[in-house]
Amino acid sequence: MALHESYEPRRVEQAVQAEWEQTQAFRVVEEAGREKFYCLSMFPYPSGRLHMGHVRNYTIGDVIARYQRMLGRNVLQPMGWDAFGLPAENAAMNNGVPPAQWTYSNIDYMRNQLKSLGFAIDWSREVATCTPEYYRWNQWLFLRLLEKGIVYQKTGTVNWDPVDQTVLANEQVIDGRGWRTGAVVEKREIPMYYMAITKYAEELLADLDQLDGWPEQVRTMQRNWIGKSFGVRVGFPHAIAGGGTLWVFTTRADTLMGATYVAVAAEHPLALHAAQNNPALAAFIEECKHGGVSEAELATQEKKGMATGLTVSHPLTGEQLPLWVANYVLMGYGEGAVMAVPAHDERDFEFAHKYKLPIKQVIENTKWIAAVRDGWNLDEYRYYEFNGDKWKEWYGEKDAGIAINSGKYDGLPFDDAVEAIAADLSAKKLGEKKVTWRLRDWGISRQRYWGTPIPMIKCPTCGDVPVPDDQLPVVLPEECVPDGSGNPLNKYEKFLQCTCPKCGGAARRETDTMDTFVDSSWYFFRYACPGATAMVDSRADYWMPADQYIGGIEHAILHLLYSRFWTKAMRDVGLTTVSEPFRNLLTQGMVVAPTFYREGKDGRKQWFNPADVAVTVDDKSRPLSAVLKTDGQPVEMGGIEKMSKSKNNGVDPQTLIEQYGADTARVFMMFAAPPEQSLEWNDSGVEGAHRFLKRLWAFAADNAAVLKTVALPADASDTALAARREIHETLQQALVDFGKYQFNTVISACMKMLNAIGKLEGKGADAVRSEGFSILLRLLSPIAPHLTHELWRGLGYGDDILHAQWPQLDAAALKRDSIELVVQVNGKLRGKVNVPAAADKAAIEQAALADENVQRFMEGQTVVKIIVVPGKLVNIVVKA
RNA sequence: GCCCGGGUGGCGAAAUUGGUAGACGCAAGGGACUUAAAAUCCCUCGGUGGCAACACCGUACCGGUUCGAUUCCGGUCCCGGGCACCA
Repeated sequence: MALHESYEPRRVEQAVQAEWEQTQAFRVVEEAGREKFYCLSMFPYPSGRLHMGHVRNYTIGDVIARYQRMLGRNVLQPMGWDAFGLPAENAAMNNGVPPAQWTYSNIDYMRNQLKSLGFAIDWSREVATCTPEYYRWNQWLFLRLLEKGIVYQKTGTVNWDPVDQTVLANEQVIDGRGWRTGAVVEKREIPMYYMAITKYAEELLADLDQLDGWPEQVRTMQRNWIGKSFGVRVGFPHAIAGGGTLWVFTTRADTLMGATYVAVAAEHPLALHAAQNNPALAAFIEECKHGGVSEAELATQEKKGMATGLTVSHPLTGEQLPLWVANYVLMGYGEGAVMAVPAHDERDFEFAHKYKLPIKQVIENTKWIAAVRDGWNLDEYRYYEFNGDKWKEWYGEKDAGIAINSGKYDGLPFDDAVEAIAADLSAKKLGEKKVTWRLRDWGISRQRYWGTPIPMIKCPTCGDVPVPDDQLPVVLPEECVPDGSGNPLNKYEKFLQCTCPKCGGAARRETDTMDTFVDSSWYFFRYACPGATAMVDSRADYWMPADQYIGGIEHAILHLLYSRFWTKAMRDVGLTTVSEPFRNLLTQGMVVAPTFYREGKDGRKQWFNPADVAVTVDDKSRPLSAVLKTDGQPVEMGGIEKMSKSKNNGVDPQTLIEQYGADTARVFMMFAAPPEQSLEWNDSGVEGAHRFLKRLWAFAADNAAVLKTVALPADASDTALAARREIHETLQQALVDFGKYQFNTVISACMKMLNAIGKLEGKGADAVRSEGFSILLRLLSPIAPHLTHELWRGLGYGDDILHAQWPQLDAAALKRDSIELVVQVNGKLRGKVNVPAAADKAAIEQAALADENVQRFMEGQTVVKIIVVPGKLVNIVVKA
């Protein structure tokens, strides 16, 4: 086959993709006994067009899939669509198109984009979560988990927009106000369905230890999120509303003797009771309802509180402690009440300081005790700390001190103090040791249209009744158009009307839909058994767990934790034997680009795309200023940020592919940064990647006649042998890097190889050139599959490069007669020496000491010792 | 606020995990080819000093361990991700 003179990416890529399509090159079936590799990328939300983050994610996945395939494994790489969600409803509000229609047309467009990138995907397994064939199994498992008591109902807090009369997502609350109405958002309690993920907390925590293919940082984040903590449940008896006990949970029972007040959430029954005859308190409780429910917002808001005028009894001393209502205590967490120890908790300290509540120190830092022994005047210093608005971090460290001012507990360290206090509380029936979790049950109800209908029926006589299995799926009507005033299903009689499965009477359907995290918690099971007549079938046993999962670090907690939970729940229903869905995890970094803006008079920023901005630089090419190309007027530089619509700093992958081709796009993305780091967009970097591929093609075209030479002549020149050694040394590194999925240095190795064989001369040069180029093509083929496919066949190396053998290292090529060693004096580089590869320690030392520059730095000093690192360096330690 | 990361030339990065800091590429400067431009090719390229050999400084900042630290330890500053209804 004749090779075209110049590199024409469009022609090559279309031809190669057509061949893959025709031969169904990436279709896979289960083959018992053959080693499988399930390469899974997080599926995209069909937002309209691919963004660079998608291109990066799926290129990484594709390179891994093709690499594993060349190593001989049976590789599954599927793709699908996370198709339910909020953006489709927002689009509907803007353009009046039903979410279903918008979503399906986005999917069609994005599927074509993915195909143009040449990914080795088995499209016969495609899944879209908004199809009844998929979401019916969300409903089916929901019902199984309801039977098992894993799904249950309770109230939860949501953001309520009082103007639009609708529930808002956290994203839709900006500075405590609704994003469309600007109205101050209120917290509202509504009934919701929950999944009891906390029943799996212990297992979710323990199994993290086995996930050694996951990044340590992700495991740490999940551990902290689950947050197992050991503490004490403490009761404070009181005479309010006929008397009772107010319960709190604390991990610092050792500080109980320092509790100076007790605080409850605004919604707590005692708070509501106290407010009955206290209009000021009632107003404060009302005020606490303002603002969003997100933890970030709650944790950063100003700490406010109000005394109820009531008291509770300290469980050990009987002392009356004031009862406060505080906005930082949350009804949904723990008991909705906390004991406050201002001396040893920073937040309590701040609060006590603000409201002039007593502060009583009951822990002394042992370091300070040593200071006292050494004659420091501690009282003076402590006085200063407490009265100077300051709080020292160590006050909160449980291992730092011993109890003081605590009566019989004085002198006890943390563990002993907790034991003793817990025992005394227990004897009084006012407390016991308890394990608690930070992890909360998963609320899955959404008051939204575009999601999986929750399969429940509300019957006026029977209450909430599950939909029987034979009536599944509960199909979501696809013609509704949300208008921002709540869930359109609430007004859609065709959907609402039904009969009660229990009594046969007229009833209404539940209109809440499921959190979209449900959809994404098990799609990888469905890929493994497309068209299964049950939720999953035995084919999934072959493929699961996924050998490699690739996706953004932003999913490190929620999606990955829910998927792990859902997999365990499926296992306990008997659907799988797998306990963990993802064996190895690669968290890819973001794609970032510079931002530019102008600030309007109203403080609103208008963002300009980097393509429309010209940046001037100084003589070191550091950016100085920027102007808009269309009007020549300056714009502000807003720093480097994640590519996004809101900052208008995205680069459209489509333009890139059309201009340079998929191979260039893939090479640039893999070369610019290692997968886990963030990748900064750079147009001239794309040019560089394209230049490399053009050079590669030109080399092939120029040398087509000699690139079939195979045998290395026995009398090959030294330069040819040196080049061959360089190629194999580079290959050695590249093979290691491929195994580590560090593709940027693999590409760098390919560039080095091309450099090495490009300027090769002398006897045997053609043979080395031919061997080197065949290695290079195969190494690069997972990254730039189209061009390497065309060249491999065009040069006659073989038929389909997909079936070529992965390059092997030739140890003989690496042999060296002499090696260069670095010589240091006191750790500083002073010279280099060449020694025979077989030289012993004495010979190396001798050679090193003989170096002229080394001797200069040893003059007048005596040698203390000589450190020889074989093959690396010699360090001579001298002293005056 | 809480949890988890990151910080190396003008820029993206590399460094076999404690052993030559800056591979590979981009940008920039100089040169060749060309009537010219584009494309391509060659050379220089961390800072300071020096004709040079070379020396000193340099991996955010301060300190420590070590013969030797970008790498390990302690602290500080800055940037990013997540915080349960964005996905």
